[in-house]
Amino acid sequence: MPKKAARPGPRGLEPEEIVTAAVAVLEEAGPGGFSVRKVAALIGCDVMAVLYHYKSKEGLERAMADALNARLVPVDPDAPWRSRLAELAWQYRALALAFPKTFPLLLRFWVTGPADYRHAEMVYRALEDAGLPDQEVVDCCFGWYASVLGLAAAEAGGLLRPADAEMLAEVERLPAADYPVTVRLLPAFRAQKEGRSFELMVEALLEGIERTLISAGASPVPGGETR
Amino acid sequence: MPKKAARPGPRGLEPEEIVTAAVAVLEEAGPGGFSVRKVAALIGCDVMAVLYHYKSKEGLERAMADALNARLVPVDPDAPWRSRLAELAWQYRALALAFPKTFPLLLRFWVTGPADYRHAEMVYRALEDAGLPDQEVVDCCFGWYASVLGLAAAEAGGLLRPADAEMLAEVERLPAADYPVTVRLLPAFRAQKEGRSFELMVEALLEGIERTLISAGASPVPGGETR
DNA sequence: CCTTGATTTCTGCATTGCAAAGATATAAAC
DNA sequence: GTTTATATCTTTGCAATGCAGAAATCAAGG
Repeated sequence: MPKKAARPGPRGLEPEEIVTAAVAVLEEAGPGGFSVRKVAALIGCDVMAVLYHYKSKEGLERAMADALNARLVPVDPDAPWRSRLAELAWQYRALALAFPKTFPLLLRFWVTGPADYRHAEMVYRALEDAGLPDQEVVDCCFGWYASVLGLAAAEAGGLLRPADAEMLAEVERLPAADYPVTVRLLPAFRAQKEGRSFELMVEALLEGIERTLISAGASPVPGGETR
Repeated sequence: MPKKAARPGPRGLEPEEIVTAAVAVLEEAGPGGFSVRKVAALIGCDVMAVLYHYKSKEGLERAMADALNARLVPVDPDAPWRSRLAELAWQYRALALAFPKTFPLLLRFWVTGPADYRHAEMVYRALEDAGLPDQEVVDCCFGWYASVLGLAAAEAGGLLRPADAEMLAEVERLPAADYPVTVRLLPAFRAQKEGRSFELMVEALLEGIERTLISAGASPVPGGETR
């Protein structure tokens, strides 16, 4: 006779509650320690209940990724295109810092779900307002996405944060003969400021996009640069 | 009585041979299907033999990442700084295309091992030759790495490749009212060319780095731009 | 010959993703 | 009100996994 601890049957288990718990588990246990069983344990249901809603572990992870970029708020379409793109980039960074372990999922499951199409549309619009010809708009958009996600993922991994003591010690141990520049830059490593790397690259990216397009002979739409 | 198929004891199992096999397994089975057991099976040894050399699965993966960027060839230090950086970037892209499943490991285990420091040194030198002040050299280097790795990882994941039929169909199904720009860009999606996105972004990045530095009032070293 | 250390194997265990089938509740059909 | 269908949840079970512990084998030095 089977025991009936918590009897089966519908009891109003919200799918949204599952992904919330899943994100919590992933953030706590890291990608290695993440398992569907732990998610189920956290919300107090059976494993197969969560596997019922999202077909597989990968399905759940996909939903988690969707949940992440659903948090992005649309940008003001009347702002200048550069500020629009910059704000989107900083939103990704904020996401990466808030959910460091979950963020890499965005890299794995890219264009999926309508949420992501909405944001791609914003990028297309911005690049169009910048005056890029159609072909370059799509090429540039994909590349921009990849770069920004890469930057944000690096922040999530702590790789853009100011050098910690361990890394400084490692650099100090490098033979100055083989790594002259690296060793000489040591003071600069110590003086690194939070977020400066990200800021600098986003600026460079936008500046580069603008210059590259101008050198290509294209002309921006009227008022596109200042609007 | 235990069976003795292949008797224990040293028999000259090269650690390098293990990582080679590991990369082969990862490329064949993907990140989900990758396991130490399969690696051991491929080279015909016991599981614990490979776990002996690299403490854990993660240790093995770290070694695999090292093996990957050990394939990068140093760039000519006399070339102009922009071509140096560009060539490094394209080398990463080539790596990503050759080992799509293994490449993401480079994102997880970043600055580790002397191989990576050697390449960081090259980037520092290039940015220095470009005339960047010390502080911006280190900030920029990290950001540049993150962007390029992000771009290359995107190539590895097939996200920068020309849109395939499935994605095109998906875009066609989008309501034109909500996604006007996306839908109008459909012809441009079809006309995407292999590697164009990567090329465009690397150009933009370099151009942006140069312009950002100039606007900051710094002056490049004599001949730094053309050498 | 004996010891020491490096290398490989054997065995076992806890954990994992997931398939198959049963149990339960809700809603619609009659 | 009863039946039927369907969505939701649990039970059970299995193959695969990462890894610890101990034993077996080999090479070299004393």
